[in-house]
Amino acid sequence: MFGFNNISIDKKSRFSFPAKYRDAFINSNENQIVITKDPQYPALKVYLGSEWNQISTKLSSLQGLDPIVRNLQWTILGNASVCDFEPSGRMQVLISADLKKYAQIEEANRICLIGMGNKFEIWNQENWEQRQTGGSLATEILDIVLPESIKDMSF
Amino acid sequence: MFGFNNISIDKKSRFSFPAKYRDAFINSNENQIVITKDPQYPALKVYLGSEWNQISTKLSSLQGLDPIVRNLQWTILGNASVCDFEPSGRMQVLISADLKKYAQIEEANRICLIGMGNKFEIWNQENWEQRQTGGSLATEILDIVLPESIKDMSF
DNA sequence: ATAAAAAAGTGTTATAAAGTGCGTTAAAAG
DNA sequence: CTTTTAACGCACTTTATAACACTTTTTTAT
Repeated sequence: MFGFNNISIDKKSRFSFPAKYRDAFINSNENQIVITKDPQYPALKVYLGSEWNQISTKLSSLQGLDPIVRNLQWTILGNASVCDFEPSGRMQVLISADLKKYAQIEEANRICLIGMGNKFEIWNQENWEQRQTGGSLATEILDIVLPESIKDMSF
Repeated sequence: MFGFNNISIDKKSRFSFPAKYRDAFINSNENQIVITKDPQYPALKVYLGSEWNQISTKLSSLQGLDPIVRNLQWTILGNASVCDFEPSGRMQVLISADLKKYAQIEEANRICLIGMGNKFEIWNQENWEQRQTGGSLATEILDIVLPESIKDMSF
């Protein structure tokens, strides 16, 4: 599941996955989608249910006394929104007002949905373009020094 | 699969691979083609499905907290377009509007398809000629310092 | 506490745009 | 001259999106 998609988001804050991903969803037997905050950028991460189970299990088992770990737990686990998902249907997903705000897509009627293999990212179009052309974003967090416990994790 | 080809691209943004490559496609049992952005030049990379699986698996497993790695993941994975492909048929492939724009072939009705062995490149004709005669291109990215993790990868 | 009103969420349909398949013609190769 | 390949055009199919209607939940006022 790869590639860039500029898609619409309706008045009720729903978007549909492009039809080209349907077979992949059906084959991997997904019936849940999880949306949460990206810990570094003003963007959202979209996980398949199975992938989310692994990541969330691992992340929640880590020692929360490390402040960076604790922050990641808050950001990723504490903002996750689990949606029922029908691969054979319209593949529609609702984005909460909080998450829209975080990704700066409150007003937008289009978003960028970027397929990164086993997950997707959702970006505000201007932010995405600026990021791709080497610009930096006001809210991005670059100076994280990762504790050993999460160096082998990828979110 | 080598060599230079100047081929047409139709109104619906499709091109066909030259017939001389048919046997090679059939022999390597390919039924997918992946097109994505070249990370350095305003050009496109065209991978065979099997080759793409290796590259994408490896690239997505790298630690995305390194900004150069993250950018490569965005560029290569986040812009990949996977196309079903029938070597015994017309060997036609669609290029998305985004990729056409990146390679500066939005208006063109001909493109340059260059066979590089196990992959192809797609160029705007003027860019290709300028590059071959030693000229530089406005948008090319020359100053990347690669992190260790990707020094052994070739895209 | 209850009823009314507003907001949020879900589902359906219609239509324009995008993508696909295939036959025909033109050009090139043998 | 015959065969193969490339390019074009057209018809059909699928997809994306906006508009609308309905249901559920939340808020407000009495």
